[in-house]
Amino acid sequence: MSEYNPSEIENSIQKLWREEKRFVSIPDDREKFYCLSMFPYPSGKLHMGHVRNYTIGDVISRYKKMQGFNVFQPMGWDAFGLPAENAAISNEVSPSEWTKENIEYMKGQLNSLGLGYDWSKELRTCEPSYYKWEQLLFKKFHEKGLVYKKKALVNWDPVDETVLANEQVIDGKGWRSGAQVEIKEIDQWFIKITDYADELLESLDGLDWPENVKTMQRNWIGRSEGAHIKFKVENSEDHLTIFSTRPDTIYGASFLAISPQHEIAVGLSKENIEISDFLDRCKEMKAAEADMAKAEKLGIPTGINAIHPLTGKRLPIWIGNFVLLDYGTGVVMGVPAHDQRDFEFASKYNLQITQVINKENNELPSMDKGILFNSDKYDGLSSKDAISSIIQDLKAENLGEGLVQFRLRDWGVSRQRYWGCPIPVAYKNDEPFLIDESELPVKLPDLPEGAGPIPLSQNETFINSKDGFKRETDTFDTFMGSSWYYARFPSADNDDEIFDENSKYWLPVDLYIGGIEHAILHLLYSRFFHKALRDLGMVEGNEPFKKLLTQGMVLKDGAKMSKSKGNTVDPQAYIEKYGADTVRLYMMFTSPPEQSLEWSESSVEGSSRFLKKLWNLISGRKYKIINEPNALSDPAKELRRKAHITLMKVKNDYDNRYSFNTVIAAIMELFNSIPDQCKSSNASDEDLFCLNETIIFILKALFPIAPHISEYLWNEYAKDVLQEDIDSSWPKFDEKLMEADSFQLVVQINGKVRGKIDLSVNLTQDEIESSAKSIENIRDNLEGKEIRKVIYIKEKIINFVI
RNA sequence: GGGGAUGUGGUGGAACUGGUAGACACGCUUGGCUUAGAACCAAGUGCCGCAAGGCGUGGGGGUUCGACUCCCUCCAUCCCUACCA
Repeated sequence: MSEYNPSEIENSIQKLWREEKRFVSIPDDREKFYCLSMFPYPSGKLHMGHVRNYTIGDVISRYKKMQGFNVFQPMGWDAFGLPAENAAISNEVSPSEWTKENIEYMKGQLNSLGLGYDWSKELRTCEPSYYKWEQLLFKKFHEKGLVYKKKALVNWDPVDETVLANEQVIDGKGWRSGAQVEIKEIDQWFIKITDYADELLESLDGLDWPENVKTMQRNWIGRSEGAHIKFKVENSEDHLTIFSTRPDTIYGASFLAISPQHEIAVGLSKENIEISDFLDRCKEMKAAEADMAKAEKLGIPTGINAIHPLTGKRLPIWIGNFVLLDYGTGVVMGVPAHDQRDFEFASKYNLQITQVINKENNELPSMDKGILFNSDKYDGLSSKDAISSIIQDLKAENLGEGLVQFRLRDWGVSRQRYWGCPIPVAYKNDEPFLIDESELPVKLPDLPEGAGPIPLSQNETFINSKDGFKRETDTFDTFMGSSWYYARFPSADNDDEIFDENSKYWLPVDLYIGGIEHAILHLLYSRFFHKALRDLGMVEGNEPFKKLLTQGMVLKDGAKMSKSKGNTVDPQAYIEKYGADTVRLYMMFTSPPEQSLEWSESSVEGSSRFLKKLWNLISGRKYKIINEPNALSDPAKELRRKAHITLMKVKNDYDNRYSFNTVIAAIMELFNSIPDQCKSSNASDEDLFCLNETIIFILKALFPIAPHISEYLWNEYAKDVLQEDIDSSWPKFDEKLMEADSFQLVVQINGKVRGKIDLSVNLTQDEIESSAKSIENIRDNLEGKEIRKVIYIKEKIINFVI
């Protein structure tokens, strides 16, 4: 017997997989299983979160293959993004060089972990062979009316004269220049995700996703029913339209508040210096989003009044820094008695507070619905009835209507960055034209040798296109690249078609695995893309990801591992020291996939220890063919029982729970329970038969998690005898073998454990009851007491209630 | 402010459908092996108590013969999001 040498076995097994092209998947008659893990951003090297994510995906893929599925598990790179530009500046390499080097290194790491990817379908979002299709999709979305241009706000660094991403704004200042960031309004491209708001919400119901993720998406989409209500502006023909979810509180309205960006506010600022100052202050605050939570609600009166549509009373119109222009109508009716924010605002500026709901309640503000008062002819109605009759009455006067409002907003996809996919548009006389399909891709120009990444807007040769056209210089949000890659993977090696027969065969993704932090944006964008692609006739089905598994974070000392906290652990050192199998086993053993995982050095040691023990038992042994014996010794029989019970439990945990930690615990327990007489060199054939079976079960059950050692030992031990590869099948358990002759009965008095007794399974309930009563401690406790009730749970518990 | 989660030994966690709380592992203690250490092997290890026994799943309350599990309430921690009318 040799010593367990992980790097040697792992190299030889990985070589075998490469030579066999083990993980190249092609359509066939088996049921398909498309297992996708969220592709990484090539930041340099893998972090522990990647290791965890990809191990989970690989475990499930390998298990599914053993269950007879045709499995497809691809991998690629979310390769555009800001870090490449930053690295380019500090390391003086081009973003493209930097990205490519990182990909090569990280790919090596993924392979050293033994992850079974079909590299023949690898894709990189930064390559023209990928993004030309992205540009085509944008064009098709445009033809469908899903794309438009409008002005939107960006963070502007006045010193560096550049647009900043949100994460580049620190405390309202540019991260590099330290200058106060300004808000600038520029033209940007938007995608009408809101066209699909209803469907994105409704089709969540049928998805096999974690409830918490579905809830988060529902809340993000934020459907709310309410009404538009028109308020006449005093001494004017104009109206202001507000949106409210509580028309029943309209008699409590004591002011209107408009957004600082509302046209009336902007108009007034031109003549009124105070208002103009106020708007400037609001702009400064917009930059420092993090502070906004604590920010005070501020307002300034416009001096204009509105007329209440039902009472005819005059209400002052204020400008409020808390009113958003792009939600609802940019105008709010202030009902201080029944809205927290309005209450604070009214208290601060001494505006009237009129209660109109639930007379007997005197704690304000109160958001509860209830019975109206102070509301004229609607007095006594419930909120629900009042809402419908008020809307009805307003509608009759053409002063309002009920409608549904979504919180979800359209998706701004323009980024003023170099390292991204160029937006395929050119302008003539400021008129945008989508680039013709035959001219795609619009390639991202290379940077001059040694130059930093300059935005396309400063690249004259790129801008000036033929026939006097000027190119769009913005690039796409990187979420664009990651929103449809799942559909491209099966066709990644096809340069002529975006989605070919392979995509049709493999889609939808059967299981998608990734971090919970993507629960909203990425998943929502992908779901939107799938629906839009469906409506373009390019994919089938309504949803891209049938099932979703969200993994928890990897923590160190109770906090998320991150570069900024300086508590990262480099997986590479552990792969080299202990081997991939140990790292994988540790990752899967330490906590279930959905929970956070606390990294602990010493526990890694424990995983390695188990693999060594496994090696020491099996290495050098050979499977011996023995006919199923008629009779077994008690220890061998017990081992066999345990082996079959374990196999059933393990299968259930793999299939229904993804709780690999309990899979491993059960395997360890089975391993620890192998009696010495079965392991000894002079074991009988009967004992060896049970040992054989147990080893087969353990290797098969462990293979998805620690594939190298399992396959290596399998090949030594059983492959030639059984004529079978380890990953080609899954053993069957026999429920008959799980039956036991006796069981342990727990005896309780009033629900407290007072004794235990081993009993034969063949006893009647009366016999069980009297056996229980015969236990000394039970007899003493029951002495002279009246038993009021006996509860018996079969082969588990008997409880005497006295 | 809104939303989502979590809380069990010294530690990571188990208990899947309301039925023996602490499986499995780490750590620790003791012993063996060793010149010594590492590794390995054996035994022990929730807390209090010499013991009998009592207590124990964030706190308090409730339902139940029986609660980590269900209900109410409070507290703490983490994540996401940012004034959504």
